[in-house]
Amino acid sequence: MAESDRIAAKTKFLNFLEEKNLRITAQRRAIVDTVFGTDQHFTAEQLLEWAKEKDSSVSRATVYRTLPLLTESGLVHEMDFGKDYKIYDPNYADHPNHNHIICDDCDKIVEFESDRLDKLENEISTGLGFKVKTQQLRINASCEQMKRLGECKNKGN
Amino acid sequence: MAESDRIAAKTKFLNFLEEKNLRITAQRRAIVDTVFGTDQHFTAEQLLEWAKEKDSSVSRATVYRTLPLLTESGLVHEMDFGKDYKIYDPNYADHPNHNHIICDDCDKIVEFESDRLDKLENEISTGLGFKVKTQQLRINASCEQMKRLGECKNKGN
DNA sequence: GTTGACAATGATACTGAGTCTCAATATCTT
DNA sequence: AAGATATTGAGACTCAGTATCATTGTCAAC
Repeated sequence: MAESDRIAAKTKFLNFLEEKNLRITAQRRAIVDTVFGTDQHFTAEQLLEWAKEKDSSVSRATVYRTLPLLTESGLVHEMDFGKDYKIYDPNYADHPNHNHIICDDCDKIVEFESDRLDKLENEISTGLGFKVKTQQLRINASCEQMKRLGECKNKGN
Repeated sequence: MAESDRIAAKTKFLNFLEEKNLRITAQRRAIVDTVFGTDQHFTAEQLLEWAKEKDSSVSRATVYRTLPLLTESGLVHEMDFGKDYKIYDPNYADHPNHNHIICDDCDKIVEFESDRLDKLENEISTGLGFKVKTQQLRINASCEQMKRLGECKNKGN
């Protein structure tokens, strides 16, 4: 994410708070700075740790309270990768409809977008009498090519 | 699921156990009978409750130990619908590659299959250097048509 | 059938992500 | 500056899922 996009995302979120008559606090600033200061996927606990580095007064409760606001604003997406914790993705400010391929061997995650996929999903849903709100396609795979190139560092097993 | 399919699925699982040199116990029979005695999606806790009705000696530990065997055999799939518990689907014996649309308003779940979708996913994955192992497409939607027909009993909110 | 190796079991303690509570504090409007 | 109230941190709590361990059940070899 480019610097300008980061600032844009941050501003969007602060506006979102204002519209909902929510307050802009030091803790929320630290959390938002952290979230839009990375391209990486993260867990709630990771976010807590990182945000505490910026402002040690940030608590677990505040992180867990702010995450739903971030997802509600549409700037961050909550995802299930089949683990027992949720993963958050801050890249939805730029790419609102992307999907994920996970390499089961090395946990590498690649994001992709596809208009054809979006169209097909809409077509199918409409045919079944539904109107799509959100969608999540997760493909678990093995990165064969990368394995050949030695990029997939197979984690044992 | 037809009666014959249920028996087939059960037999497949018992064979699976045999191949792995695992034992066929009364508790495992009760669990398997329960799983392939329904078309419904279920949680681990629901399965425990239902299996206990068949054999009161079935314990939580055994249910949680048997579920990974069922998913490993490919007859049952584990799914995330964004809730804080996992949901299991016994319909993969017949339809190994189906997807789900969930109505966010009434929690109705509809399953569907699409060859076009499967092909597209394979195409995209191959292009990115991956070989698909499993995939999970979840569409969160609102069942507009059904709402009109009065079938979507919007759960408050 | 008995035996014995060991897979499987139930009860229960435990883990860890996420939620709730509540008294204290910070924000923002007037 | 003051007041209404949104927000906070600390820690108790919840609850799905896991680990432990002494006991029991299965099944193959005899």
